[in-house]
Amino acid sequence: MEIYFQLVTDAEALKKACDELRNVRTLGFDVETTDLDPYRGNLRLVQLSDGRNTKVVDLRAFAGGHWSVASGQPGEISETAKALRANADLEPLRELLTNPKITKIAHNAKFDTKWVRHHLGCEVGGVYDTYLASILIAAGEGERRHGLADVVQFFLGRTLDKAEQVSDWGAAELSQSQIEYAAMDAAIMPEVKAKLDERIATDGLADVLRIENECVMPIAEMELNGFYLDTERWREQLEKVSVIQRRAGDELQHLLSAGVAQASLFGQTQINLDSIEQVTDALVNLGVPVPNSTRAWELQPLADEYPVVAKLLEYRAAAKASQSFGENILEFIEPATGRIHADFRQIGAPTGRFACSKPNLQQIPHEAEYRRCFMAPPGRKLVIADYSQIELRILADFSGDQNFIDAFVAGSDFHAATAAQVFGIKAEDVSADQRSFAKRLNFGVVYGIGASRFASMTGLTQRQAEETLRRYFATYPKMDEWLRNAARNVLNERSARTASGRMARMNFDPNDRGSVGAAQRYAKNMPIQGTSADILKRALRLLHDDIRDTSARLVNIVHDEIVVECDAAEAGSTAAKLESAMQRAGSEYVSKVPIKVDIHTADEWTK
DNA sequence: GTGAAGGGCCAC
DNA sequence: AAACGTGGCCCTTCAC
Repeated sequence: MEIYFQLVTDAEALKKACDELRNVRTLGFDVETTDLDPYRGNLRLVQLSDGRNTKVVDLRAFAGGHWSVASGQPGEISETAKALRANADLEPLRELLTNPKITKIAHNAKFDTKWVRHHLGCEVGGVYDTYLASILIAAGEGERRHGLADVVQFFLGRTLDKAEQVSDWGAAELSQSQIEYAAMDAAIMPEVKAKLDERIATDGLADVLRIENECVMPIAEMELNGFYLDTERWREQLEKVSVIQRRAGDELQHLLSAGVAQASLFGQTQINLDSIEQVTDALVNLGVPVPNSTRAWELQPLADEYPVVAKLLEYRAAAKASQSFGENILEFIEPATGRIHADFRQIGAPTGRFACSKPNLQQIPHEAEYRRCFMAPPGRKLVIADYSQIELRILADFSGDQNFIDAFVAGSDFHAATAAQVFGIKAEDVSADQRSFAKRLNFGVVYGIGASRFASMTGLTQRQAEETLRRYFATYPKMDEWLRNAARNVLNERSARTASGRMARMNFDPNDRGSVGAAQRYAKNMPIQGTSADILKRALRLLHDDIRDTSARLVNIVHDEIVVECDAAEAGSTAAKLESAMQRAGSEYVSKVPIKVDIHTADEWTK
């Protein structure tokens, strides 16, 4: 495919090039960089294309000689980025990129927008992400990949050569082949978008795609912002846990060695305490009736009778803490900022939930000892907000069950209110057990819990569990009906949807009861979990628009929680903006039940 | 050495 | 004994 492209290396040509593209509504957009990390490398090329006319801007020519190859320098902004941000000659380019009326089509736009935000100093307005669109269309089905070459192959039937992607983008002179490759990646985007849009329309995914596209910039900024972690505090906590792990490990070693073969008593054979096989063997030799697995919930009942089991559980907890939440997390602190810049995958699950890695900031233990290490730097505050029982409110809204809705309106203690309804008593007469049953049912019901699982988690007999479930669903008949409908409809439709239209396709074998059951539980859960994700993403965009030009910065999200850092003096106004954004987003999808946002301001990421 | 699978466990 | 949904990370084990 022949394309026309122009390499832009001076201010005059840039102004002219941007003028040519200014009246176009959609532009293919791509960047080439010397690194994957915007804090470590340089932004070399920005490519914009209307499909026929492609401009390749060489930013090395605009850096005023500040093209440092050094990376990882302390200090947030590299000399090269500083020079580019300060260069007024780049204003026409920034205007094009910022203009929300001109849609920028990029593949995995989070990457490109991060580089533009950090190195050119502006946000990208009007994002269309072909990567996210492709994932929405696939809807979790199959093993399809979503790289640009894969998407081009699948939707256009053409082969895209990505060989130059990993070439040297820092070189003084770029090769013709590199520039052609760069131009092609931008030039092809309008065509890819056109094909994707056809499927988006027929699959009814336009609304959810808009939510996703509008969420890209907030997430890009969040990753650039990073979350501040107090290294000293983290190390102190790690030291405490390590001491416990060592002591428990020594004691466990001693207890277990009583069960190994005679020879090892003299041979000082060490049991690998992290080896399930070795530990299980030793426990069996000690006469412990080891269940099929050695998971904590299986071993717990044996802990009273067998001190070695109690010690194993103690060791496991400390090992998990020091291994998963230890020194390794400190290695993710970026030297340039002193902060943790985790990787958030915007559609991490087919339900629409985010996934987070390197490190996963969504699985930091809830205990204050860990959370309090994540904090606001001096002069700053954290504003922490989460949706209260958002999934249950969504279920109440979807089903329209009046009793369930009333429980939300009734009082401050939702679980006590449901217990009162289920057991037909006054709220003040609800026993601790009854409240506990109601609470566990409230949580379990959105996952499609069954009687046997409920029995085992509560200690009720199978019969009692069945009776309690029956009472629960009799109290909330329309909720029962909604869940049954979800389970029935999936058999024909083989997909489920959220309030925004987000879709999850399902493959199951109708002759395999296990796979049908799994699909039916998923069909109950996905619309609820996924609508919660829709709402959070919508809130992130509203928040993004409301805190622009303030000191507030998004620093973390955990499914139904948003953490914002801001100047101490702006904590009050930031909290108001955050709460309002979350409320409005919730109200867009939930109307029959009030949306409740719990919000507070603190120095540390704690309750 | 590397990578996948399995078991286990952290979050919501 | 996991038929309660979604993830990621750590360790061991085992194959290549």
